Amino acid sequence: MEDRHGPKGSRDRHSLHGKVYEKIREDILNGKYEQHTELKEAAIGAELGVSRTPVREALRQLELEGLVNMIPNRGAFVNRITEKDVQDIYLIRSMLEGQCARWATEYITEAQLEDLEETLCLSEYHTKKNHIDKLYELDSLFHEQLYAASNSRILKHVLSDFHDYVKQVRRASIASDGRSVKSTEEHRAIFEAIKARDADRAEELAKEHVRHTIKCIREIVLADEGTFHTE
Amino acid sequence: MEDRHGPKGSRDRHSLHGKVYEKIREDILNGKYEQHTELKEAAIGAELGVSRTPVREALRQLELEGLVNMIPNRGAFVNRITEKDVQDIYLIRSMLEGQCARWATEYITEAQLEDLEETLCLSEYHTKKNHIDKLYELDSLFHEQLYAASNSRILKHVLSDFHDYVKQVRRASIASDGRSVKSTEEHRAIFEAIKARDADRAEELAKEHVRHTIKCIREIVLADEGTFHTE
DNA sequence: CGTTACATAATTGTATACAATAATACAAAA
DNA sequence: TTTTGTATTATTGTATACAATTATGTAACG
Repeated sequence: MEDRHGPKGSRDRHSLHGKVYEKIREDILNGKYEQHTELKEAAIGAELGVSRTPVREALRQLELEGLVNMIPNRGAFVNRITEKDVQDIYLIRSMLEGQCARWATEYITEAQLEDLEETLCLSEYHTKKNHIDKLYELDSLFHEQLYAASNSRILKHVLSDFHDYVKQVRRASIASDGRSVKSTEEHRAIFEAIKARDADRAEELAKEHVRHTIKCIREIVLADEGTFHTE
Repeated sequence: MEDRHGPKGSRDRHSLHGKVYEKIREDILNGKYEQHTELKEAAIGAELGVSRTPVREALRQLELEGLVNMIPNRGAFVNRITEKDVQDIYLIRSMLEGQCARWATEYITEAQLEDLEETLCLSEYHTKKNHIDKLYELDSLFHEQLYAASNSRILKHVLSDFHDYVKQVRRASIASDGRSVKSTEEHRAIFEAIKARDADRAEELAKEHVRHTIKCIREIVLADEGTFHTE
């Protein structure tokens, strides 16, 4: 229920195929599968109480977006988002989120501005209360709202997917000390720039926002490596 | 057979589902369908001599990439690439192709360099001969080879799709007077920068290359509007 | 002991069957 | 004529059945 604002969030949750797709996708993105885990149609169908047909449709979609590798007559295998993927995504996002903010400045409607401000207001409230889960949700929502405001289905499509793909890292980032405060402040600044119709500033702030997140993540990863991996 | 270098070019052409996917995708991207054309599973299956099952799998994939709109219990409808989509894609590409060239400079192997040079050599030959179809193929190949050299499956995925989505415009661009010569020269320049391991220059040249294509397309569109549309 | 051959089982690929939903046609009523 | 209710048809959603391919186990053979 957490991701009701995600890109595929409002997708046909009502069809069996949709449920299977969501389930497997979330499980992959949440790291519940090891890399190259085989996804057997019958097993998944049995677990979720559906036949192979909707499972196959879901697997085909996951294959298209690269989260699953399907080898003809052999099977479907999990293809997780790697560390390098995350790095690549963030670097690409630093460019695309900038462009998104620029376009949003041009196209955003009054209604969308108010929706954004409401999200922001809530974010500021939950930042004070340090409600991490809520903040993660609101961070997702803020960015999704920006994507929608860009008025570019192409950009929105790419950024929404990327946003999903790095969800684990985003969670860690928001939970890390002090980042949520900074992040919310940056969101506020981006919003103000867009509201003031300052496209250059909005773009630069959005890019900076992603860069700061990258920096935050780098530190987390380094700390983690020191803690766990000793190879 | 034209697109054997495309992103989905080497995909499971052998499975029925794969053939259906390729067929419908190409038909949509080549403009053979009107916007919002309904794609009935039974009809497509009958036409291609397959059952509804592989057709549905194909439609689900097309839905995921946004080329088809599926309304629950209603049907599947064509969602073409619009003029705005093309503009958005080119602007995004001008950033991403730059980054791609940068990464390629870092990661490209000697073998890949040689493959690129061979493509370039062929391009230069067919430019002299003015073989438009061949040049289109080689342009696709050159860019695909760059995507592969970037060593980023994330970037490659996005750029390959975008490259497909604007294929009609790319065709027109290459066919337009003088553009193929310029384009091949720009490819050569990008290649030389990468070979010289000059990432800054490679990035700038790749960005410029896309920007020049944009300019070329703008002129074509303007000419077209003057010729046909009088609204 | 390792290797190959073959039978068996497991799994995917595709087709068909059935169920659920939506579109259509047509008749009855206002 | 317009509207509404209903039967019919068409279409999608899902399950199942069958075919094709691949994995597995085992016995014969070197």
